[in-house]
Amino acid sequence: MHSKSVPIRTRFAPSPTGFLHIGGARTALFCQLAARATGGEFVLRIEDTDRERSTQASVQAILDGMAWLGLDYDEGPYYQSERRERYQEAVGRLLEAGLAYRCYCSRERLEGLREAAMAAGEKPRYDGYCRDRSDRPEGIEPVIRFRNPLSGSVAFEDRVRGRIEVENAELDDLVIVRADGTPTYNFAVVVDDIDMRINLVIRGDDHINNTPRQINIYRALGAEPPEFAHVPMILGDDGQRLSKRHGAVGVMAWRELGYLPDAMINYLARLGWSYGDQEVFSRQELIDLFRIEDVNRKASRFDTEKLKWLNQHYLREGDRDQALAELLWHMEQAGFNPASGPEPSRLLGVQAERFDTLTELVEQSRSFYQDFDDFEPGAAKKHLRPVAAAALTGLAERLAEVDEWEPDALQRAIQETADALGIGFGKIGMPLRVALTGHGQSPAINQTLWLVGRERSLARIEHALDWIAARTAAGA
RNA sequence: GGCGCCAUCGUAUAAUGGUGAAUACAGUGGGUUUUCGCCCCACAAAUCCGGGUUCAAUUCCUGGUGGCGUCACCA
Repeated sequence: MHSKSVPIRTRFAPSPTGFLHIGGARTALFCQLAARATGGEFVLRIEDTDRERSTQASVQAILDGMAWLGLDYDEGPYYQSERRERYQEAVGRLLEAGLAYRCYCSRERLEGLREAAMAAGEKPRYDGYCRDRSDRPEGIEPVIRFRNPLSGSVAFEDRVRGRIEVENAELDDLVIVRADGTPTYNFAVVVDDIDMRINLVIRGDDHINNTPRQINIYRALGAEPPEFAHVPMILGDDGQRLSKRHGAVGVMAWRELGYLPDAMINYLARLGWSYGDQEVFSRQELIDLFRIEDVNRKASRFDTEKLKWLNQHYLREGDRDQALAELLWHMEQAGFNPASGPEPSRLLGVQAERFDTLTELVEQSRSFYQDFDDFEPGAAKKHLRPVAAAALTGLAERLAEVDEWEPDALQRAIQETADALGIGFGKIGMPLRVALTGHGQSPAINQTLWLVGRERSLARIEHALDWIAARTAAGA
């Protein structure tokens, strides 16, 4: 157990321009774990200052994704769009103190500047044209820029990267308020994190380069910067940045693919973070063992194979209620009526070890809930042959007498039938399997019988016998 | 291009200034089995390259290479 004296307050601050991304989910998880480990709080804040791109649907998608994963927060969600006065107040202070200034440069001029710099092989940056300007041109809505220090450097101790230092000369005067009066990201985060008393900022390492300028803004605002921890990115299995091209990048897409929230959380936690060689962690263990400084510095690849393995583990040994709830959801998606077949918990008990995902499990359980019309050709040809007719007939008679339709009794019935006929278990098992499910793969045959149920089993055996008879008659 | 970050089996992670460099997933080969699967056993697989410090470097330093990130009135 790692105890930290100061409770940590973290925040997850997604911008609502899409669904909850896998990388974002992991960042949120790390934030939650870091906070909970110290008895601190995990805050959710929606960064919707860009009104052009933010949508309510995205906000909902992010909330849904977090809810599904069980990433509950202690405060929020706060919306930046509802905090305009706070930003205005802060800008006012900066303006008054001469730490920010209005810039009337046209986009054209800035564009020209950028091109010229690029052409000269230099870093494109604002040249400070309006930095010391005192007049106020009419008819132009100015943006407000932060007056970044010209000399010296900014350094900070990143909790996962170690010391990072950048020269102020590398930083230019960034825009903190747009012409329309809305704050830009780098300004809004700082104001928010100060107001929300965030003392550990955990975010993707694509923000490392923003940190020095944000620290300058903290100081300009007279606030002590928080601690920072930049976690590495999650790449696709090809080592490239995750994008739609990689298929499922949204968390909820993985639900549809049949994965469990706990498996996803475990996988994500273990991607970039480790505790010795341990692979499986309960939520509580995660909270107890997680330390942000144990997070790796290297970008990692998303490995579906390992997720599958964990998913099966949780399907079999994880939280029963969660697995059942997801199973029901998938059955509904697949159009099954749970009442028309075995109890879902029985299904799960028998099928969990046979599949990695719930989608496969459900798809392969169809015959327990719905009747089928045709046998899978290959399986029928191979196993529903005339020689199987005697076995099936004998079995039907024996099964009709079974008092309790449960695995052990069914197993005995099959064994006795095989013994009576003097044939091996295999000779009777496969024809029965095909008769019951229409194809050649299913749980252990007594379990299959159990799941299909008495009525259906007997009817299907009859049906198979008819099929064999027809085949024989056709001279096959 | 400037700046910044990163570098151990295919993947994710361990470990250590001295080891046979470990574990898991995936892979391969067997075994068990009434199908698939589960399970069991075994095998294969890595310290990016160069220089330095050192008795000893995968580990510390430095150069290179490669990868990634970032250079907006996006976040």
